Amino acid sequence: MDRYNSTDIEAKWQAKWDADRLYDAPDVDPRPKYYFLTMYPYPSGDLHIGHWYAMAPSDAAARFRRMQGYNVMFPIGFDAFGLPAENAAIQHGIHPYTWTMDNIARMRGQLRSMGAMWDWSREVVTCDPAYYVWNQWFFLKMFERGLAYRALAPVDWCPKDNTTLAREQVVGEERVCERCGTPVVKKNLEQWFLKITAYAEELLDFSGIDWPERIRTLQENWIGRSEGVEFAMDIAGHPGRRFRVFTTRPDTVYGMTFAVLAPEHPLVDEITTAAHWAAVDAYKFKAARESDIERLSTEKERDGVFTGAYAVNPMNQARVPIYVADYVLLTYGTGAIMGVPAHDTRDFGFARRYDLPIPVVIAPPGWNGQPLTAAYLGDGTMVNSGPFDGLPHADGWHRIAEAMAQRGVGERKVNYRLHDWLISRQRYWGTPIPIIYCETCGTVPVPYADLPVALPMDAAFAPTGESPLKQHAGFLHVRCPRCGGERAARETDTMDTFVDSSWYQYRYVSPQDAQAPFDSRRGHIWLPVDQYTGGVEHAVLHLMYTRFWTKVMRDLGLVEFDEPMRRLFNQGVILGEDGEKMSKSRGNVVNPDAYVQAMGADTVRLYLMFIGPWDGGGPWNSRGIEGASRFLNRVWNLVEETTEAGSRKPETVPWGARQSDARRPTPEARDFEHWKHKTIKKVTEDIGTFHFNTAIAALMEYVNYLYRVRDEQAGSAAWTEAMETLVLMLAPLTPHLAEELWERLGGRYSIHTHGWPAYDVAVAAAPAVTLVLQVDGKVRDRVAVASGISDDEARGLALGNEKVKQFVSGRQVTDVVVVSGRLVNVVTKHGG
RNA sequence: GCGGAAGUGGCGGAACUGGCAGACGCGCAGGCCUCAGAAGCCUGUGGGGGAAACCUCGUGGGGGUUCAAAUCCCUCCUUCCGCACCA
Repeated sequence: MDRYNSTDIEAKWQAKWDADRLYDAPDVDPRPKYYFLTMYPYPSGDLHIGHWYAMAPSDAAARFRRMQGYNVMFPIGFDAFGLPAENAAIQHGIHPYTWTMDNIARMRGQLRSMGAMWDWSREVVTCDPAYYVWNQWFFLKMFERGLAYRALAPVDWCPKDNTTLAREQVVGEERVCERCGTPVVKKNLEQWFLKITAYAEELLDFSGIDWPERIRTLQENWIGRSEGVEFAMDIAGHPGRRFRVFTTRPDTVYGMTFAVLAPEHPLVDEITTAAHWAAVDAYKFKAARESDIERLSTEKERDGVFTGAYAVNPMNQARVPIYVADYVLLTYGTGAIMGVPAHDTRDFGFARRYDLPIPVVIAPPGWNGQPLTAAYLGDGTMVNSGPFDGLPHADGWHRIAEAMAQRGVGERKVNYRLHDWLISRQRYWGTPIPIIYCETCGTVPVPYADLPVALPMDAAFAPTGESPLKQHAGFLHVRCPRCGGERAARETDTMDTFVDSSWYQYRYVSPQDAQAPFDSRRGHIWLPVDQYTGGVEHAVLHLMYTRFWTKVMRDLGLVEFDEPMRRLFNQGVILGEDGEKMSKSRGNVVNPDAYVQAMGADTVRLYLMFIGPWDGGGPWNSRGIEGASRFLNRVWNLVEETTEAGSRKPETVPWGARQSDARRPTPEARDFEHWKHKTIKKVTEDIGTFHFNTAIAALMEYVNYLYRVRDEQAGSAAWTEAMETLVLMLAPLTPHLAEELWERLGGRYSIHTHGWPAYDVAVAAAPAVTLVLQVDGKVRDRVAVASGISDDEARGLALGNEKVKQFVSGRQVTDVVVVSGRLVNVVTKHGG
């Protein structure tokens, strides 16, 4: 008998699968299609255990679908643009292209060692001009439709990475760069934006896709829809000048005792009176200098300065002072608010500080006119609100909104927190934005015929805070494609790499296509993605952008669906053995390659899936993986020793003789079949729902059972069938081991083209059940009964049971609850 | 502050729709095998009591609903995650 040698087996089968192109997904095939996608990796140069944790279970699920009869496409590629390549280049003098391509070469090898069923013929590498030309193509399409625009705006700038960032890339309370953790600063810059806000409402609709609640909530919160009213206020002494405010509480408008403009609001300079110039200027200067951390701190007391100007409440013509305060943000709503201290916490604090009146306009239940000690935000009746007095505030909300609309001062409005997607990056290693600035013609898109705008290989990409391409004369200077004039220059910013990943799933359909981002005929076959897997860290980044991109593609007529991925599953994070996040500085990084060498890829795969629920992640345990290894050895030995050429007799097995027959009841053939079917049922259901850990537990139980009955069963036809079934069920999880054992069992190559084993529900159901007998909810006995037992029989059995009688004695039976085929609970009353 | 998720043995975790808590694995203990070790195999393993049969307590704390609660409701505590002056 051979021992299990993972190294030899894995090398052997990986080479054969590759040579046979076993996993290439044919475009034309009678089977139903299944597009299984896992997030493509960034080519950092090293495939770490986190990649394994994301990819190995995905592969198992994809293989499982394939065995179930689907034509599965499971593609792979590389997210090849981005800062690490450029930073490595700056530090080590290697060109980003070389660095990236070397890393990709290394990672291909590591990825192959996993034994996944990737279709390498569809590989996509995003830094290839044949790929990013379509980024530029999409950009031009969006530009034509007004979905890509350039604007001067206060944007987030990372001083370490020397580039602007999208709002989604600024994270945490400290507002740091998502990449490097450096606190960002605000800058006013002309930048390119994609108009994702045009799809805000649609992005809130998740109907028709099966995505985790968590992701939906995160996106909903990020989009931040709020309904309210936007209305205009006149400025006293400035005829015809007005500013608009947004409020979600129009019902409180009669309680307004001041108004506030954001310090950057364009009207501030115009309305500030001479007496207040100095104070306002100083305040604006301070607000501009303060970092976002200070400005947004909740600890900080809200402050502001009076402008000397007054606004007029359109509902009652009351004059209220206009302040400038930095708790009002230019980037949300209109950059101006009405101040209603009685019914808004922030306004309350502000009014307290500046001794502004705090009139109550929504009376809390039982309120008798006493001053408030805090803003009242709950339900109430309207008071001090002119013709609206006495209304419940919810009714007043609508009545005032209508009144404003009738008078032409305001209208209902929906506001979103979501901002347009800033895609300009002042870095080298990315897709050039295909725009030319001409002194005569202005902003001119590069003609489609001139695409791609190729990234020059000889740029000096040291980080200066300016786009490296600006220093590249050959790239920068260009004739205007419209007027032919020479006084024109290219846009030198490159695109955010999240542009690349927004549509890469489409490119896999026809990665070599030179006519279109993807071939529409093949797109009809494969799209959309049926199952997507990846980390939750992309909830409001990639996973929102790609939904946006798909909706744009739909509006461009490229696809006919609204959502890129039907189902999404987020796996958890694998932690170091100390339960902490893996990091080099902590020294708790697990190297998968070492474990692959020592125990085999199949063992690593199995252990990662067994560790716990896939969406939970959890700490790596170097002892735990030995359990997985032990199990695979047990499987190997079981199959090898009991089936080899059909010649082995059970008695020649060393430990068979040692087992005590007395404690082991001879199993019936029926029981043997039952075990097989119930295991298939469990494993089928669990792999289908990504519950790999319990699927593997069921397989372990089955193997334990098979060891128990091997002496009686080995050698029979049923036994051989059980071995085959076991190996088939392992095929998605441990593909090499399964292929090898399949061959040794005499199965036809390849097991991975074999169908998934079927089960019979009736056989899977237990032939005998344990009936639990309770008295007053406490278990007093368990009896084995036939599974079809009637409730009456069960009741009789319980009442006649000795243990039950013993606990019932001296009490009066008041009720007997029967749960069919499971449990009888005899309920008694004390006394008597 | 707002929103979300979660608290089960020494550890990772199981438990269908409310119906035997702790499957499976790790670890640990005892045993077999061995000159010895490794590996492998067998048995045991939530706490307390008991020689044992068995009894009893037990799913973060407290309360409730129910014949029956890890599961449902209320409340409190803790942890993790996200957002955070969003008008």
